[in-house]
Amino acid sequence: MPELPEVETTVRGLAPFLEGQRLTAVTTFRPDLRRPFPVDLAQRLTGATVTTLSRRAKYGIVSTDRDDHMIFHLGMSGRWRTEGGEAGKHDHLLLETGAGQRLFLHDPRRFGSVDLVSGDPLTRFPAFMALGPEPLADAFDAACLASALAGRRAPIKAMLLDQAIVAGLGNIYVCEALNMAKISPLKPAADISRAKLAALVPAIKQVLAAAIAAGGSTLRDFLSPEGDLGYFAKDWRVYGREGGTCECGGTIARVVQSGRSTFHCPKCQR
DNA sequence: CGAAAACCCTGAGTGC
DNA sequence: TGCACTCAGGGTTTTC
Repeated sequence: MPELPEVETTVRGLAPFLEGQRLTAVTTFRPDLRRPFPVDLAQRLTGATVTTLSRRAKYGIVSTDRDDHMIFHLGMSGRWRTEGGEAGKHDHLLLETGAGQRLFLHDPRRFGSVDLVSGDPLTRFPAFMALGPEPLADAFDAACLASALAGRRAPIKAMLLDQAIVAGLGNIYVCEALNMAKISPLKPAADISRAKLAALVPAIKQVLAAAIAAGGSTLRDFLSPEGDLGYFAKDWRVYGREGGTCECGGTIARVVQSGRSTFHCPKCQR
């Protein structure tokens, strides 16, 4: 389940393989993922040199010296892998570099996507225009969050999953941050006190930063023994721990909100 | 308009 | 062993 930290880890992991490298071949093994690959993807990328790897929300960006930017989303099950020279089941895209590196985009559920934009992707990629602030940026603070949540009656859990409110959180880190900040996921967003919001913002930043740090340390050189880039295991505070014990001593509960599991502690999250 | 539900997809897990 | 079924969920679209 790649959320912001997994994508950040993936981008950092891909960087040494791609930055400064010429793309000698770009191959697709099917016409689409969630949506069609750009028809001219291979033609525009082949022969280009990768300049930088970056991230916006849950999207990774591979920029080239032709001012073309390949934007990938890992969806639910996407990852990049380096092991094995040949394409296997669920490998959908292959990047080959001048150094002889082969990088496969592997995505069994195909919820991911690959797009290509010319010019600054932050202003040229439609999906980026609707995104809220990066949660780790200084601009994301209590005032910013309070303003975005003003008047919103939906549960705070749903609001934090809305990428227009804050960009990059998924189900896991929303559950974790709300537990850390002792806020009920069921509470209408606009009803949360300013003091609680002031606690929520650093909780979000801390949960994400810790996960990125764990990714970096768990995946030595960001490459797992299986050759996967960007995945790591972690012990969660509440996620996936229904019936377990919260830090406060309470019992962790699971409820379903908008068809999605929410894990929380009814005792300390109010 | 906001909010909830449907949809896409396949592997893992469960019960019989 | 195998089959039917449920669940996981990010983002987009549809419905209420």
